[in-house]
Amino acid sequence: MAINNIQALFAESLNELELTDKQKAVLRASLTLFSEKGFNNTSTSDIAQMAGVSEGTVYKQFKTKEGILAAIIGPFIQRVVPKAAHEFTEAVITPPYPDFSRFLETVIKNRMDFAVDNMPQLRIVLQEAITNQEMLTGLGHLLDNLISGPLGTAFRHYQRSGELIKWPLIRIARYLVTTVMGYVLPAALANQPINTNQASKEAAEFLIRGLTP
Amino acid sequence: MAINNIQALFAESLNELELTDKQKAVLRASLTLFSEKGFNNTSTSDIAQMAGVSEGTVYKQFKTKEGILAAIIGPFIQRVVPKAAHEFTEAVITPPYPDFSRFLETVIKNRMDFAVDNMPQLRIVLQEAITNQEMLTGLGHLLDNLISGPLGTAFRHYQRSGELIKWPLIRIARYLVTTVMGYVLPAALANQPINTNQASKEAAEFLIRGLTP
Amino acid sequence: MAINNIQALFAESLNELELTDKQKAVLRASLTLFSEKGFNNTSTSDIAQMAGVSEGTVYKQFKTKEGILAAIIGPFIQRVVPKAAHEFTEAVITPPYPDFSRFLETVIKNRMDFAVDNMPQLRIVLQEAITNQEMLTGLGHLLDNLISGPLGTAFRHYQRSGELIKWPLIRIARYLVTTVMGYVLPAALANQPINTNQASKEAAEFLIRGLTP
Amino acid sequence: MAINNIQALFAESLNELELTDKQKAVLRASLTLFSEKGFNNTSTSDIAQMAGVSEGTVYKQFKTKEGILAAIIGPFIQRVVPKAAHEFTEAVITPPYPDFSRFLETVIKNRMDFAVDNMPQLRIVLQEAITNQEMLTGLGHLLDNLISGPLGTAFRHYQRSGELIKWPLIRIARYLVTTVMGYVLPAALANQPINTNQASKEAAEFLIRGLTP
DNA sequence: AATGAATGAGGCTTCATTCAT
DNA sequence: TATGAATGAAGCCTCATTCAT
Repeated sequence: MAINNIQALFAESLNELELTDKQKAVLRASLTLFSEKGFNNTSTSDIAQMAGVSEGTVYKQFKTKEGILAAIIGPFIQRVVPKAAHEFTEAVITPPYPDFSRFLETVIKNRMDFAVDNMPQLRIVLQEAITNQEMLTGLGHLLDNLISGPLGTAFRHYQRSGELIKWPLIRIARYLVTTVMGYVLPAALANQPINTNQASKEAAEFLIRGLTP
Repeated sequence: MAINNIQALFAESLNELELTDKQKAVLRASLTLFSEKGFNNTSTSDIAQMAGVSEGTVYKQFKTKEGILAAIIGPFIQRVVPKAAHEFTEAVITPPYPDFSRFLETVIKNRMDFAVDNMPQLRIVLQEAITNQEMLTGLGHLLDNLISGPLGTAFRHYQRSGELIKWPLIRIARYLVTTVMGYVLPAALANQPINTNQASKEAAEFLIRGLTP
Repeated sequence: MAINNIQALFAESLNELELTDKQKAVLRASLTLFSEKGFNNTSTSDIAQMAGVSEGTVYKQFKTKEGILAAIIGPFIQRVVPKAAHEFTEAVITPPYPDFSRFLETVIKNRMDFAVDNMPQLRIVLQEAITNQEMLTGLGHLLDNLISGPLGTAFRHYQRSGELIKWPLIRIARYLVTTVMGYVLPAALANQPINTNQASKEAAEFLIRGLTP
Repeated sequence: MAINNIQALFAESLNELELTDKQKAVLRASLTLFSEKGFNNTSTSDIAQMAGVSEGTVYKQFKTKEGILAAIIGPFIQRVVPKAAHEFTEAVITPPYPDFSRFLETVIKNRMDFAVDNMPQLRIVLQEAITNQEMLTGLGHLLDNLISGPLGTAFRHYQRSGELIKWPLIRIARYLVTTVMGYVLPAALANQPINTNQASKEAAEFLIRGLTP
């Protein structure tokens, strides 16, 4: 089964960093607090307190407060997303999907579940993307990666079979991402749950209409 | 001619507050700085410096730093958006649009221009919406207002004429907003210009496909 | 009368910096504490307390702790010493000194008085010179300035008149400085007074013997 | 052969303390770091890192950071200098020196070599002497020891033979120390080498002139 | 109304030191 | 003996806010 939870992947990277339990607690607390109050509104003393740790411990592994942010977001941007893309490819592309409609629905469901499973990280990335140019650039590359990777292959496949309109892939991807975000972001911001089953069906229905020749 | 620029509306509210030139300069500087660096990363000393004003002056009219934020965002949320909605109604609904397609394209162009004209405010609202629940709630009401207002009337009109699919209005509005945001947000975040003429045509084309029965 | 007290010159530079009374108090307290306990062993809270000022005030004018050090030492290195050299030139060179012996004695007395009047600064410079390469370089230039300036002129004059041995000026200056330091440094380190009248006579007597052809 | 290197003597005292190799490494690293960056600017973590040792090990033998300083400087002040004085006596006084001039030159060369061989310790002592009263007192006693010891005997010998001026020994010693320091200190501070052969000749030449009746 | 010096709480970070393993 | 994670006090510095002029 595909790993579809950034916390799971995250845990791996933490083990690679050889973090102690307390240092993991620091990351956990930071994830929660950054997500809820924002990076700037979270003090290192807040983190230490929630992690049940001294403030010195916060700095033993992560040399600066930004270092903690990087340890949370880095895997998300650099490793998890590509890896997730890989998993998503296997799970989604490999089986012989009967048609574009089922393909789309599956992809959307997959990404919505991913988003729902990693809302804290999503919220942090959203916050930082607004003022952090570096992160913004990273996000920009994600779309490119999607298109130049297996998703692009699938899109071209369905274009040839006449099931997908012959617009530039970047435009198609934009509507796909955009529509998914239209369901995910409000939930992420309001910290509310989504029924990804229904949401993905709705989104797919709309996209099929808009993207079928 | 319809006012389609928040700065213009903004100027009115400033006059109503009887702000001196220096105090207006404070708001202008705050708008720029909050938008570029974020509220938390902007110090009142930064503001005073960019406004060419003493630090004391910053606090003469706006009792706290958050007061400045409110003076910038308040009009955006409480007055400008509804008013803009009103303007938009007049400009868009009143004339007899030949069909849903032209209507949609006009609406989208109108809102995109609005967004482009007010990117700084948009960026600020985006930032704050993530951690500020109050603002989030305000944003949530906007969609309701759109639907219960003249836009809802128009939607129902085109549904009756068979040009618009008979989904719940909230769902239709979601796709409309979402698709427009798909063009506006990346530009807002990266501080890049958009060709709203082309973008609105593209977006309308897609939405028409997706929303026509 | 020549200004022979760095605090006096210092006061000038402070006025030029338009320091408030409290900020001057910060410098005064820093001078005392740096001199007594060393730069590293003095905390900004120590300074604030001794100056009767909040810690924020310490940073209003001097952006960093090192900035305070620079404000104390800068004038010493950059302005006071050259200026003192000038004063010393006027006071010492201009009058027709009967012989090298009286000249030397006067120069030595002058510099010893200067050192005694500015022991705190001297102590600070000594401390910093050990680990601060920049300061060391500055000190190195002082000797050059002495020789290339009026003191060198005087030395050459007495060499021509046959009263001063024809060693390279740098070597002569070395012994002069060294011998004066031999009286001044122990006093500076131990914070003890010197009788500059007797000390300068003794030092001159020894130097005359060593430097007369 | 006389031991003229504090590191050699130092090694002895370390052996007496029954230090392990790692603990010796701690002392070696501390010597280097204290000398280069100063005691206050060296952290125990710096020491551990340079010594290739854990932070805990730093504290196994030397209970505090000051304990390390004491272990470095103590021998210098309490044991090494007197012992060096003894060595110096044997090496210098015992042979029948033809005259005061050769005697002086030899003494000076000897002490300059000693200083050059132990510059790190010298730098540390200089630093600490400024703020550490105890160390200052210790240094003060050194001059007394020189005079009351074999150097005083030699001085009195040459005074009786009419080769050395009949000033108080303390005054003569002052000029001797001072002149040597005039060569050694600049080199120590700038971390530059000296040609002790030439320097001692120059210094002796000057002192002979100044101290011969 | 405007100034800007002053405040002091609080933020990030370092570091000497301890202790369980 | 050696380790290194953990501590927490203290250091430097920032900043929103106040107030006398």
